Amino acid sequence: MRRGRSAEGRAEVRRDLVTAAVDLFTDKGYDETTVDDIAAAAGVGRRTFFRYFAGKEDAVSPDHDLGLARIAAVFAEAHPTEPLSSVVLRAAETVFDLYLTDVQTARKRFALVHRVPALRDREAAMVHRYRRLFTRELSARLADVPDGDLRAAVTGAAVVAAHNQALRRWLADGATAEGARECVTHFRKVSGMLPLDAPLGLEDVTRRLERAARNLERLSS
Amino acid sequence: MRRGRSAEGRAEVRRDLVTAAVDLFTDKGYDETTVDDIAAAAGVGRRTFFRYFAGKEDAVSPDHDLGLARIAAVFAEAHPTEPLSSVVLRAAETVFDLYLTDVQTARKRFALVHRVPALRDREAAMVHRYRRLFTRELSARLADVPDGDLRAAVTGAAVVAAHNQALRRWLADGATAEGARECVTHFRKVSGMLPLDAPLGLEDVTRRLERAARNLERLSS
DNA sequence: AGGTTAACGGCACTGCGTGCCATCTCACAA
DNA sequence: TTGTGAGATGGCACGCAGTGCCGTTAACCT
Repeated sequence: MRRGRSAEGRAEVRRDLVTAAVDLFTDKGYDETTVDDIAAAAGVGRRTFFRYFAGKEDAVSPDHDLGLARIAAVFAEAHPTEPLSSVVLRAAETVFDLYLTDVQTARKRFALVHRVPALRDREAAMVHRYRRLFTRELSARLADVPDGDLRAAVTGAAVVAAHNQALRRWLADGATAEGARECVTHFRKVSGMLPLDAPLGLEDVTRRLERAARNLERLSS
Repeated sequence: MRRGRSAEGRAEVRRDLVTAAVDLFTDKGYDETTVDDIAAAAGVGRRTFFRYFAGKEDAVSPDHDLGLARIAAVFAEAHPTEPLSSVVLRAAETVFDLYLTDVQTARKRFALVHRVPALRDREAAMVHRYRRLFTRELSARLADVPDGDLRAAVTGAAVVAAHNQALRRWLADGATAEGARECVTHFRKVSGMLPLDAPLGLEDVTRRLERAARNLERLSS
């Protein structure tokens, strides 16, 4: 074979497969494109395709694992005294960069995902994972707040929904480079809609302060 | 054949297929169960299975179309002057009955859906449809409110998330009959977390009143 | 009784996803 | 330089999902 164990070779094959899949799906349709077509267009065997992607649907939007990792990193490295709404906003905004850079690719993927039912469902499953990650991290940090699990679920869903809505609006408005800043600004308006610190009693505040102090102590040890 | 065009016969076959699928999935596993097994256990041919369900995953939880129809009906029949938060709550609560009645079935489905990845993704796609329906209905009713689309997206996601969180909590707490009332009560707490009427200026209020008057006039004609 | 309609079952076909194995290339060591 | 092990590949074959097609059968209608 022409490639050994080179990591650059793997990334190159992966990119070729993604572009071939997106082009073929856009050109002749999703159902009319077989995995053999994608592999042949990328110059590899059919068996190799399934070594890079778990299924035909995964050839589009292969960056979701990176987005999930970034969110988890923001939560893991956040200072214990930083307000939750700030952490949540920062975590969600790290995902924007995955879309706002390759504008052409983002537009093609968006059109594909929202035309093909199989890709729509796949995207929904991915959004579900984002929501679950947010909810889990928030739930752990709202353990001693009344209805913490409910607030975590609502906040996670709200943040993910606002993120997708801002992205959708940006794409519908032409996906310009200067629109990217306004996209993030628009998304940040969600911070006023989150049920995080609004109706807390005095004892809740003291509990949260004590918890923050414990976290701070644990972190500095 | 033993069944003609009888509607009762169709519903009976459908129930047999669902119970056979759930039992087989629970017993020998999802991947280890073929559609042939389900059809044979229900006493019908393999081809007939695909006349009742679009795929193997749809044999579990076949009531989602009914839930979507109920939500759409609540929105369609709501009085134009009813507050949006009230309509949203009522719409979501109509879906609870789909789960709170058959407790045993709900428990089995829950365990299955959250164990099998394919069924999890299918459920996520269904939740996505619920969220889209809520968001669409809300977006049309928040057209003349600042950031109406964002509020609609956040509210739809929050309501669906709270619904699922309440249902999950109820199932985790044993899924008792008396717990059903508390499940709905718990869900209703989401009404205080929705960005619907909170920060509205005077001109927004007058706009909404004018819109309600227009809707009322259109409805009475 | 004869015709119509709708559901069913069987058959064959395409394509996805996977296990298995032989082959090739690169890296590293003797 | 040559051998060796590990990673990557491609081909082959298999099971199964989903679909189109068609003959058959049972219920309904006139």
